[in-house]
Amino acid sequence: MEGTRVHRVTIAQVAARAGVSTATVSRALSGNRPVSAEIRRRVDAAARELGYAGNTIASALRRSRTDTVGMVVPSIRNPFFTSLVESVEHALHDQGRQLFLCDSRQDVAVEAGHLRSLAARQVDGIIISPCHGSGSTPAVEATAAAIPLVQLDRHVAGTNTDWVGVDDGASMRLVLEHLHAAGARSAAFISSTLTNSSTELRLAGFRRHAERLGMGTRDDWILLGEYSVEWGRRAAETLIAGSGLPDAIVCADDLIALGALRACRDHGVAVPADVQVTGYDDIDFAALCEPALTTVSQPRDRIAAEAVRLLDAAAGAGATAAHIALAPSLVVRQSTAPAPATATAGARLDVRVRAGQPRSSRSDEGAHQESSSRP
Amino acid sequence: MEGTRVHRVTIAQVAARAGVSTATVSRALSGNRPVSAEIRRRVDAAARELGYAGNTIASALRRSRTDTVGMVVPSIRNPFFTSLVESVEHALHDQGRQLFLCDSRQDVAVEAGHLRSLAARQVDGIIISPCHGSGSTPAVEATAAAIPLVQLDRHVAGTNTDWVGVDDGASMRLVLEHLHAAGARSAAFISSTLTNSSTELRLAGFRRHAERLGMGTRDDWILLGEYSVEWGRRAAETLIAGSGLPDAIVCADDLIALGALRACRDHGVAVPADVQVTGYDDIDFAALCEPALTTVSQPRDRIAAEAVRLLDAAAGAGATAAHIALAPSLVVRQSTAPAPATATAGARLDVRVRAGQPRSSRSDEGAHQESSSRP
DNA sequence: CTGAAAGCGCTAACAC
DNA sequence: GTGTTAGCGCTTTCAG
Repeated sequence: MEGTRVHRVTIAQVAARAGVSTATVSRALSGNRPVSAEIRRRVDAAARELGYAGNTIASALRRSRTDTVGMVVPSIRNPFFTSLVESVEHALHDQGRQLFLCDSRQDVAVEAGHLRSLAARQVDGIIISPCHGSGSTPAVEATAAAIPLVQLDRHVAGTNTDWVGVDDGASMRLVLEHLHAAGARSAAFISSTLTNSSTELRLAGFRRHAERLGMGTRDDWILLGEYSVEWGRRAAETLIAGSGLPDAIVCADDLIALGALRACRDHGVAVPADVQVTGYDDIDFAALCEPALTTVSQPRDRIAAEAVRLLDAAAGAGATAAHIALAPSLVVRQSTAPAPATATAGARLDVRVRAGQPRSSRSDEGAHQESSSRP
Repeated sequence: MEGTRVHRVTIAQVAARAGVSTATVSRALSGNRPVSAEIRRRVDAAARELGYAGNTIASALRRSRTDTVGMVVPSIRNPFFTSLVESVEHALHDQGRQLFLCDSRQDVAVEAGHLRSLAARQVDGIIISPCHGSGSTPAVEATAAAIPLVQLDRHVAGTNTDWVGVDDGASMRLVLEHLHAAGARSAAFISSTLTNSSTELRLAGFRRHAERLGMGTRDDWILLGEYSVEWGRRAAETLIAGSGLPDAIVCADDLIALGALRACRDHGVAVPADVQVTGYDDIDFAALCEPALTTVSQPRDRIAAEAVRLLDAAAGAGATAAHIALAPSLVVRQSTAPAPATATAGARLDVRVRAGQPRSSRSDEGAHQESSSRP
């Protein structure tokens, strides 16, 4: 309609029209301080008539607060991070804040650039899933010194920032106990190279619980590549081509597991009859593939909510950081044999197993252990 | 390390340290105006020593330019929009701009709120895939009057803003000609209810080309619900339960197609032997499902690039808007029978068919028709 | 090439 | 409750 782009209307024009001062307009519109009903009416009317839209930039400069949060993820397109982004966006929206989304593309330099930009933009906080366990450290550390920052899912070595994620050790316990109950006595593990914390913790958990349950593993059954379908396929093919197949293939994320399922199908290996397969993350397609994937589900909305909460809590932070490890749960589908006890649970229905209370003093044996040093 | 959050360092402190004026510091750091080498050195050193980080907010207020763009999508989690977001983020990153990501959650009111916020934040432009063909009109229209705005993929009725997407008519031509060549003589269509432009155009294209090719359709073979796996499954079950199955099921997006594939598998209907199935969007999982899905691929990076380009072009816009319909291509996989000509193309390799030049005067018969009224 | 100074639009003291 | 005023940190005329 309006062909020409009109100059933005300012608070001063509204003030003039309403016959009050700019301060009064600010107060009336923001609702921060009391204003007489009569004046509020006049200001509202004037604002509406002029099509006043406000200028958050000016407001932000004055208040030194932008009501924005930056989020940096290794790959927007990885369905797990997509879900996390969605959850964070929703949590922020509920608070009237907006989200700067940054994709670091698994590149430490890109990531560092994003962190710098976000800091310069005066975001109120940053939520990051760092792309590398050590390479990301300098940038994360420098940024955290200036701005509230919480790490999500993964965290870098040598920093002391807030973190929220899932208890990877407990996840591995759920997975391996389930496989063991389903009859598996040996297992392989396909993951990414150990460039970040959760990848390391998942492998450590796999090793410990496999040993504890007496499930056999072999060095050449630990395959480390990257979080992708293609790697999962290649790694599983390596297993299939090797000497002897394990009873189960435990994958460090669902993409890898999907690749493994494909390799099995392509090579006539029956899942779960010949080999059981598990994933991690419970992405949407885990329920859709054939066979549907048994996988670890992370409480994404809670992770996001905690992260957002920590951002604000961090304002008055001391030296200690909060580490919040939430309880994972296991979603049992058709890629694993059902345990005897749950065998009657119905054909296509997902069976959900939740991590219980801590069973030992090892920090990652029990789930939902929140070692928060701050309220 | 640094336990306390230090007050941000300003240009004035850098100026003091370097022994120059703030104006000079600004010029040296931004590189906008020439500065003597000696002074540049001193300023750079001072900035580095103090850890100067800049304040984009202050800069933005002064320059009335934020180097940010807002993007609003109906659902972040829909893999097609996720891809679009990724492409846009990358395109913006190349320009040194950052992205506000907003999820309208298919809700016109939420969407309108996002548009208002973005406008108040003084974003340089907005890229939106409106959630409703008519319900979104007022907000889109009002926003476009104040800020460069381009619609992506879908567009609302009654506005005159820039738009970039794919030629839906051409897509349907590719799909139906392929199915026809593969022997299909009748087809059903599963889509979302007609609440937006591209949904309407896909149905119109389906109808026209089916008729042109002499492929049979029936009223109860046109099933309209929503873009989801679940709807695709239910709709396909309705078809299977009905009297007589069509030779092909054409789906308006890949999620629907995945649901349809599942329904077929669950009911013992062989794909593509009993019925051929096609999708739309070429999401990642289209290549992974069983059978892999023949689908329409949209040039997402180009769509994003054009959108970003239009945002800037729009600055000097007149009354007319650009409508850019890019050429889709068809990715042929295992959910359709190969056409005789391409039957030798190899087992698992995807075959790609690109929309050619316009073949008739109908605007959507030929693809890659760019009716841009602006350079 | 450099400095002084105005001011982007808004909010928070501070008066009244 | 309301007005006056200073100033957030930066960029940009305008002089020199």
